[in-house]
Amino acid sequence: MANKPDNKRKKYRAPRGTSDYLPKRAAQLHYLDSQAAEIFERYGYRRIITPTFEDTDLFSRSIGESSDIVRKEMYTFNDKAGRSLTLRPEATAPVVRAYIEHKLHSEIKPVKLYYIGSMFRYERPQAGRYREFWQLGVEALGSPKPLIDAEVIVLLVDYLKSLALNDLVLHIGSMGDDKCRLPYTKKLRQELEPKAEAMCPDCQQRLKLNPLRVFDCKNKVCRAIIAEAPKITDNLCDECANHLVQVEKGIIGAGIKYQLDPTLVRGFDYYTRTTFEVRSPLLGAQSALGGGGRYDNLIAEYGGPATPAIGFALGMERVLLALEAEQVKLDIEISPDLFVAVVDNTDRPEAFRILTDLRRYGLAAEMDYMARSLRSQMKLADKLGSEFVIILGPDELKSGRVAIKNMATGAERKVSLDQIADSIKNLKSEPKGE
RNA sequence: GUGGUUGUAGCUCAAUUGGUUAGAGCGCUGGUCUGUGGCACCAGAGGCUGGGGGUUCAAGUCCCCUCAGCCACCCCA
Repeated sequence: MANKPDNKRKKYRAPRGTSDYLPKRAAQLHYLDSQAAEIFERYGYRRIITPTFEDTDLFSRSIGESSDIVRKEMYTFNDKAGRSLTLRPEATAPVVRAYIEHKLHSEIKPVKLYYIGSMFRYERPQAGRYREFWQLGVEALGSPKPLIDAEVIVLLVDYLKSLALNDLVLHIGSMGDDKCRLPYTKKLRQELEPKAEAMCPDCQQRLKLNPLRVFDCKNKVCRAIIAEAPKITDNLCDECANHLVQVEKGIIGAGIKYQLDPTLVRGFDYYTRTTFEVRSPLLGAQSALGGGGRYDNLIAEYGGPATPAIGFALGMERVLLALEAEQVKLDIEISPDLFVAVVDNTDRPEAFRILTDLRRYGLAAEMDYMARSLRSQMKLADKLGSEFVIILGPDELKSGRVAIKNMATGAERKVSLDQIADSIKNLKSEPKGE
């Protein structure tokens, strides 16, 4: 870390895996948010905001010590009092913490919450995977019934469809519960251990740490072996099997297509029963737009009252990538209603007064602050996409009547200065001729 | 964390076997049009070729290191 005696200034860049959301992209993100707010609230979910960082062990306990997120991807730091804190890698644990801390179990159940925020994982970045990324998600706490699973899944799909995304594949699976998962895991391990030597090093590791993950492997040899292995969906206890059937019925009733996926394994240890994931086939390696599942034991494990729950999280950047891949244009450009142009530089203060009145009246209005010629002001108004331009010159200011030009048609009409705002509003409500 | 690949104006890309002041289109600013936009034409601004070191008479071109993006693995949103 030798400091060079340089006279050049260091060029600062956004840290690896992070990015600036310039106005265009920020507007897209905001659109995803406002659209989500509308639909999620229609489904009865209310927004919750939790801190960006939490006690480190909140995450290590919930996500699972064996997961990569806990083992190597957390942004962990000590504060000045020596507390170990971690930038949240996901939001379910914080929401559950808040649920318990504020005794939300005393509210009407299920307690339905949604959140938006940036999450942090120290991973090697690539398209669709960043170190700081935005998630949108919901949690429904309190109901063990399969119909709430269906609601959460339908909500996820409906939201994505509302953005005009079409190329989506919904995968549904089950992780079983305490009764059936452990016996199944044992069975799977027994089945695979004799063949372990033929499998890839990753899978050998998985067999020890978390056997279910072998289903994620992309290695050909492993896949062949795994194809023969028992599937969890064939080894569920009666209750879990029935739960899964009921969830499927709910989804079918909502008219949503899905794929039953016995190999769907989700990364967090806290999942029980229903798991699901929505993928875009257009996206490459990071194809999961959103996913989630049921977590019936997590709240009790944190010392809260036994509370079944289910939720999903959705990656906003991935949604943006999918929209791009499907060539969906988010038409969210903002443009002024009118532009105030001046002929003489000396009239700019007067123009500014009029501009401010118009803005206070509720119109989106702009003027030039670069001392441009009238001609250049017109060009600027055009580029900004302004619907109307009013031109203030010596004549207009003397007579008190200004020209209002419709930029689409080129038509101009004279209006008295104190009626500009009303005139614009009237003109805007006129049907537009093509 | 592993392997691969790329890095030239704001953006998309050029630059003969290493060879003089690194170009184009789009965008930006202004003008032709001195009180009127879109089109056209003209002009201008804008680069220590991601950063550092090395080889060479000479490096955007070759070598090493580093940073960053991308592709895949791992994992996940």
